[in-house]
Amino acid sequence: MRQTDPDTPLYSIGVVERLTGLTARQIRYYEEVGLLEPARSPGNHRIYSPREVDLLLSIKSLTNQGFNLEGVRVILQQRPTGAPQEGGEPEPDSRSPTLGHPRRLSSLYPVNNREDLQTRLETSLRKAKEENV
DNA sequence: TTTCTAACA
DNA sequence: TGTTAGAA
Repeated sequence: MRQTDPDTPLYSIGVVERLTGLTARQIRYYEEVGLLEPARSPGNHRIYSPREVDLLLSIKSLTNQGFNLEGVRVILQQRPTGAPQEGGEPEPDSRSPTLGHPRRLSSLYPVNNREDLQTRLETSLRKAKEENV
């Protein structure tokens, strides 16, 4: 009965502010630069789905690690959120969050240690995910 | 009260 | 990014 669909729009921007620790200004700005596109209520208010909250947490994690929004965009394009990929994939390990394949983003990475970066990102994402449950 | 858009510091 | 103005 409980709605578990991660794509169902459920939260107002105010709720998302508390859930993510981001300001409404930041949340709207990330939308402006094309990082996400939340649903809208009849009154034009933004409504965020659990998946978008998760995405926002990923963005927060990445920016906190020194990525600018352009870098965040590139990374998220490689692997958005754990969205169900069309094609009929059974679902191996929905555990693995975002960043799965580091690539040659030399100038985008503020550090040389990609593995460490990836590890830190996955750790924070896993935590956020567990808390979100 | 909360959120929206637009715009300025 | 913060913050404000005026409108839903």
